[in-house]
Amino acid sequence: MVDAGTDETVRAPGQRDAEATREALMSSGSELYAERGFSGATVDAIAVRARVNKAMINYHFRGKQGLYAAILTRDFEWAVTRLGELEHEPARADAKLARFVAIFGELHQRRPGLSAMMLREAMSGGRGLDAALLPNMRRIFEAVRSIVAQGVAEGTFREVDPLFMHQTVIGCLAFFFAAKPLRDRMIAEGVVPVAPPDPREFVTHIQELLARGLAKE
Amino acid sequence: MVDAGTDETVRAPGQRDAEATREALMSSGSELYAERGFSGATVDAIAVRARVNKAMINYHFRGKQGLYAAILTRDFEWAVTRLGELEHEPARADAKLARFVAIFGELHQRRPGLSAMMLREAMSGGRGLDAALLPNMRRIFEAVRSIVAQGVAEGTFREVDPLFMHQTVIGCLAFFFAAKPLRDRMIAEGVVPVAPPDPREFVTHIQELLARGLAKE
DNA sequence: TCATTTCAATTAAACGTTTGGTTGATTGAG
DNA sequence: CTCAATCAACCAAACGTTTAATTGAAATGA
Repeated sequence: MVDAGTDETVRAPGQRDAEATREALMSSGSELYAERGFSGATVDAIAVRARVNKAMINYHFRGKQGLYAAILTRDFEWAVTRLGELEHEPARADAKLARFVAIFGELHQRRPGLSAMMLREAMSGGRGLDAALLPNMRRIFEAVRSIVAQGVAEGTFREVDPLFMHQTVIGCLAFFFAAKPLRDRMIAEGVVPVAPPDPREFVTHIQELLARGLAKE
Repeated sequence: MVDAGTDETVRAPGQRDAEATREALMSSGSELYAERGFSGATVDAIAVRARVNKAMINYHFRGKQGLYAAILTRDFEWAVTRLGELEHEPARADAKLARFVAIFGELHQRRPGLSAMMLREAMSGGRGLDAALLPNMRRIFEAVRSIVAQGVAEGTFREVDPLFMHQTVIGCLAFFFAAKPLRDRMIAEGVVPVAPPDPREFVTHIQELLARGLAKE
């Protein structure tokens, strides 16, 4: 299926495909919600970018808020599933931590808008978050906490605050992907004299930094 | 809680103090811009929280956008000034990096709304940023780049990508402070079984993590 | 096969609400 | 008195949502 979240296909006018319409709306919606925030993204702009009539947002998602929630729950589902797999694998703590970082890196690459939407939710106290999503956030914290505990027990990690580690890892990664618009602009305008970075290399960078930063001696 | 950076003084009705009005608006504005974003924060809400008539926003700041810009430039000024002091101090790279982290930690504690406003700007590509602010962003990057270069030259740092370090440090810190609303909520609701963290301890945590993560061998 | 029925999908227009900004009167300090 | 500061009321524009009408394709039936 191709289509990493975006359906670029232009439909011939008059043609109908409900699934394609929903997909186009979720894709353009996640782009605009990420870039401009919930209230900054107008339903008109979302519909125009999706090449769809704006009434379709209400028809398919029961309104602007419904589209927002649909995007968020879909993408969270994916992340928590992958995280569940990790939890039951037998591996050393340092390997698990690297995998954890890789999973979130992959998530943000697969769903380009998610990092910014997550950040905006974090800043607003989760005002637009479905209450059913909160337990998932606990799972993510629990994953970090258990990895850190395992590493300390194994004698490979120094003792660190699990909450701080959680905030550090999630924060670093989310920021890097969410800040892409400003970073790209500053690079393009020559404000910062570097080349556009490869996201996969950043993931590696974080993995190394954490491995060394947590190692006992 | 005493109000973090805000003028909580309630003026007797009918009393006039232009400076206090401006201050109250910038304070309540930065809170609401941080929490809800530029378009999510209504001028009515800002005025109500500042206990001021909403026409005062236009009178003192030429509108909603003017208030936003005034807050951002004021707080950036402070940060860049402190950063300039650091640059000319003679010290080892690891000490300078720790100072850099401390300065941003202090900045975010002094101006609680700034981290979230910065993050939102980063996500939107700096759409609401005064063009005069961009050079300042270069300065911040340059500070990190020169510290890293110095450390490598001194033989105390391993070789790392300066852009990645910049994004890591700024990202970690900004996220931690900006995500306070959701973190506090999850702690209060018992979703995450920990105590509310001390920001200063998080700054120390990042300092240690970076020192160990960058050390050569 | 082909006309007819049916209904999900789509559209343009309209609606009611919210928004940022303005105005003209009013207040109070110097 | 004078003028900066403040206020309630107002306005036009923008917004999300609703509505009524239309379309196209699949189902139905002879």
